[in-house]
Amino acid sequence: MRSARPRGAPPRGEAAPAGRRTDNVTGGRAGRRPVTSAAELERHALLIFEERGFEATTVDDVAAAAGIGRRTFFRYYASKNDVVWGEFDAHLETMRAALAATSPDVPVITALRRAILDFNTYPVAETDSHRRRMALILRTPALQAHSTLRYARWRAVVAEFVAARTGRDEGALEPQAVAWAFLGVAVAGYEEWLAHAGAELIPILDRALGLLVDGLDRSL
Amino acid sequence: MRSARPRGAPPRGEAAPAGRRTDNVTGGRAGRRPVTSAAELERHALLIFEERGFEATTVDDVAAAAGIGRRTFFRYYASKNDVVWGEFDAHLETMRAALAATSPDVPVITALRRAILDFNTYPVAETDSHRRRMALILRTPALQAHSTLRYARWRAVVAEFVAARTGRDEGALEPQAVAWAFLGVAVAGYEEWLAHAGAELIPILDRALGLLVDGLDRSL
DNA sequence: CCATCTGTGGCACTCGGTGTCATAGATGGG
DNA sequence: CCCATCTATGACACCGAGTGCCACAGATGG
Repeated sequence: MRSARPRGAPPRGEAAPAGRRTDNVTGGRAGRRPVTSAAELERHALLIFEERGFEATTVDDVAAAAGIGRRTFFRYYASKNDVVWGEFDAHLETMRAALAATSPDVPVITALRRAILDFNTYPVAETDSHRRRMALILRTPALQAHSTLRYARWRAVVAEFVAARTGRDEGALEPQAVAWAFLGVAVAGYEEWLAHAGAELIPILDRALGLLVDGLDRSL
Repeated sequence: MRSARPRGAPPRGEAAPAGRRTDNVTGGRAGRRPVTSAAELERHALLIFEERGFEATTVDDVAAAAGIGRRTFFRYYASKNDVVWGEFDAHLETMRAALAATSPDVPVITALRRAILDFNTYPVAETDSHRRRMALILRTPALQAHSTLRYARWRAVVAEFVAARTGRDEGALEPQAVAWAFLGVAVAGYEEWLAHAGAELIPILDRALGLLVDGLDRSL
């Protein structure tokens, strides 16, 4: 089932109140105010994606549900794929900062292990939505593929830290290999989490990271 | 610069000789003979991709260069992305078989290390083309993304072996984590290889795999 | 009232990918 | 030699993601 509405049909917003001269919503900035927000758009999108499936949902559908035009959708998100990633980039900056602020006394591997667990620690209230979001990403081929590009930024953060701490170039084999390896076991941890209904993410992730830290040979 | 030719314009083949009744090219099978081959198509495609860039090349361009119709292109390859992977799947089956045939005396990690090095050992005559192919894959965002789906099959082979050897389920955390980790360091190895002009792949890969095998802590 | 600024969305276009169908070209058999 | 049959080709029409362009909406301060 596809959107019946043709490309340029009339969308309809929730008719937000828009009295003249400042609803003091604007920060004093000139220009028309955005009709929606990235977060609001994401909310609508995730609902439809879960309901109909990612592939079966068109950008038209999402835009219509959010009451905006298709063209406008692409001003909030560069692609349909990008909608599902939420605050990832901002969140990643937090991890970068945390790593940078780590005491040099803490071993590299330990620091990474902690940082990664922190990065993946969400308020309990968000557990369910986090789980649903990750299920979408990890089980939709198009999103799996796209995720590589997001993961690359994550790996860059890890590699940067390893490079700084071991006096190597960020592009060198060791930092990159470590970043790849940590990414890998973390994703494997996520898959394990998703495969088991009531499971807790953090212990699983810790176990996955432990496989690396303790050495694969000793873990098998 | 894009292909100027509209969707359905006339392509032109090399006018292959086609005498009636068997050029004994056919294996006795009925039906029209294919006008080209996947390998031939790949050859044309890689040339254009390297010349103009992957993104800037349209499927029309490739089809035209190969003297076939656009529609026919998609009968040889399911997508533009798939063209660059050559014999990957067949090659992967070789690795699966090699792993399956490994003596139980060889430790899991050692067996994997050997299998992965074998998998990535190419005849010297192909070194250059292999390098160019991998550069294309690892440096083109669209192909980076798509590669995830190929790597998934690779990981499945590794995980299957680990699972069989350690008596675990293939989907369990350990086999999946090991597969992910090995994939990661291997890709890091490839990136290192590509970053250094005259470098040899196998020693670099071996070094990358060694980081995992010896334990990351001891390697930093 | 107006100049200015930002956001919106309609439109047309490109390109990857797919379903359908007529046709080309090979086969073996009568 | 013609024909039934089989496979491959390619034209065509269509869908959906993504983009450039541009007129217009709606907020601002002067």
